[in-house]
Amino acid sequence: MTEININEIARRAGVSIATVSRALNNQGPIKEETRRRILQIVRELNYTPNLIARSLSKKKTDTIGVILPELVDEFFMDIIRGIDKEAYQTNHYVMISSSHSQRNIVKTLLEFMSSGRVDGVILMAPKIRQELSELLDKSKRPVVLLNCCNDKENNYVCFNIDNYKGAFSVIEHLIGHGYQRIAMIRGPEGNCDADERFRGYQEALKKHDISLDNSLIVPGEFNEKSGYYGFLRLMNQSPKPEAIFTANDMMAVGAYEAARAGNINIPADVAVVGFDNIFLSRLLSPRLTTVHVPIVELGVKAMRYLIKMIKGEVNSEEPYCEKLSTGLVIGGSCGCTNFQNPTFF
Amino acid sequence: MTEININEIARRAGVSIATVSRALNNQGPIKEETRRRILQIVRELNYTPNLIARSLSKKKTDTIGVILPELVDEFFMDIIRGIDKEAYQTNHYVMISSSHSQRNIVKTLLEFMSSGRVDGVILMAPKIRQELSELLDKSKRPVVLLNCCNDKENNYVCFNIDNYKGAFSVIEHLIGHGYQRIAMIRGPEGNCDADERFRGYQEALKKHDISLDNSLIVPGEFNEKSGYYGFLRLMNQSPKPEAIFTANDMMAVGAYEAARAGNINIPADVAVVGFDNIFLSRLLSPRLTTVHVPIVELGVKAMRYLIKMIKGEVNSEEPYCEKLSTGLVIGGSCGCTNFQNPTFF
DNA sequence: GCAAATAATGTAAGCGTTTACATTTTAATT
DNA sequence: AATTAAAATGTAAACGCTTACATTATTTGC
Repeated sequence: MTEININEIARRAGVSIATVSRALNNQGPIKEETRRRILQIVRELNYTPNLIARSLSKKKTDTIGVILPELVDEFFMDIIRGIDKEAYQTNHYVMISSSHSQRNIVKTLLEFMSSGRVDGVILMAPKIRQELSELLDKSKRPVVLLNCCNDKENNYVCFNIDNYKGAFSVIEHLIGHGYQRIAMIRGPEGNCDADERFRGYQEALKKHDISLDNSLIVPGEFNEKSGYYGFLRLMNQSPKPEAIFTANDMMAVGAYEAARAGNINIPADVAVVGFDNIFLSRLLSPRLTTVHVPIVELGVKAMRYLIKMIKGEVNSEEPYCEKLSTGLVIGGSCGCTNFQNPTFF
Repeated sequence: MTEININEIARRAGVSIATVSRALNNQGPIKEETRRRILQIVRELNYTPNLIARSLSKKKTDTIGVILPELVDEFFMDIIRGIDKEAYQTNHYVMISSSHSQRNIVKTLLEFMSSGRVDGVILMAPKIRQELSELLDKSKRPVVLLNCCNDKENNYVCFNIDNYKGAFSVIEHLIGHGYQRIAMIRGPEGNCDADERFRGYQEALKKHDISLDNSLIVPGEFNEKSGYYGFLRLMNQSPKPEAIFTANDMMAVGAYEAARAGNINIPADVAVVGFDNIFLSRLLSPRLTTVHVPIVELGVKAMRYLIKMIKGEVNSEEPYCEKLSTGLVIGGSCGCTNFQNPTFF
């Protein structure tokens, strides 16, 4: 059985392919009766227009490419969910890819961009900085950047989490508790999320006239292990910190483990706060005080804006930057007592 | 600046487009010198062939569609990661979509299938049963099913987790501990994973001559809440169960919460085991004994087989079913004492 | 009942490739 | 040097749609 196409439909309906196309796309003048007859045949034969051919003809694929550094964690799943959500509502397809080794991001991106397979790209590439501008500048299709606090970020379209303010506010919260010796376990140097969170930490202390103490700042890698060892290191020095800000929740988890192992009580002996509001942060005991980041929303907004760019509703050449605001999630780990427990209780 | 295409390259190189095509695809006879000259121009102009046009011509998109019920959790992220991994290595694109409300899966699937946008589909649809066969039978492109223990599953190509054996073995492990009153908090009725896990539970008990006690079987929904209330319900009856098998780890988390709230000690008062080996299961205290399911591998294998189908290396019409085997992960929640702690310690 | 306006349909080019086949160029053989 | 085989290149159709423009059918106003 040979694949059925628009010619076949036209033949059977006794009309030209132009008329079939009009019936299918429901646009252009067409007699109601003809339309019905054609659609009837379409239904009978279970025909679907070939979208590749349509794309070629229209020079529009209704597909957007998504390039993420990794495909792991709730975090990236949430981004994808946001994008998919918006895509679904606007009838778009989503092509997804991890950039695997960072080198290949270049190749992947360029292919995506130039091959005509997608109308636009949502790109998250926390590490590539120099190459990025180069790629972006020669790109023919619109690109929306995610969480890219590049020096030149203002030259592009970019949606960020407001890491700075989030960190600032959670530190202020700690200060509100009366803590003075507030430590931080940092994220990876050069990672922009990490840098911004650190900056928020610094500025909050500065604002409240607490001088920065380098012994209270230890490096980390955004994973449990760093949290574990960072916590140990901080708690083994004296004077000990009164509170610890881990640059993400995963490190807070490690800190909890270390605390449990060392019989250290959170928050009695030391307060701990995180960042990200990952699912399991609310399962820790005591529930972790952390900063909620609207990841799904980030995906939605990026997608929404990209579509506008594609449609020409906004000027793709014009830089646009939006920082989505975070929210403080109060648990017991900071010393608060009447925090909200998980919702289903 | 007008988009540059193969004609332009041909013009500049002073050859025909056929020759350019040959140079680009590196196939067919072509003089080395000509090839180099053409590729040089290609590089200079930063030209990439239009893949849509290529797809139309070749009737092959090198894209596969992935339809998942939801885009949430490590679970689905892991599937996607597996698929992406394999796709990357075989130079394929991945188009992803959640089926959102179950109704729409039909539409989405059909579009994907018939529109020529993808060469094949990986589909996970735990609920649709009747409609499925219908869709699959009329589908023109190969489909690989994921975790679909349809009655008629043997008529299709399908990759599963071996839920039955996994459940069977974890129950046997509990029996090995000497427990006799082993309860289960089930997953949703009709969900095939849930059904199979339940079957494993039943059969393991039967094998060891432990009669089924309906008061020890409570329904659940694969979420924390069910685990919480299921646990309460089981522990409030008498005689209490000695061990509880929650059909997934999420419910075990709920059970832990309930235990903590009710001051019930795991495993002293009651043993708990789960299923899935989700990330946070190893963070519970005591670490949860659970069943590891090779999700990433599931994605990889499904993808690998689908590609074979597309290439015609295997007969797509021929049913093929593979069950990936699970592994027991021993924590302290079952009563074991010398289990392995998280790796980074 | 006729011209003009409008609606419905058809024709054919174009989207950017690949590829079977035809033609021309080059190399090999005698 | 002529003949033949092989290699390189070119031509044009095909892939399945959309759409500008041309044509034909229908309606409208008088």
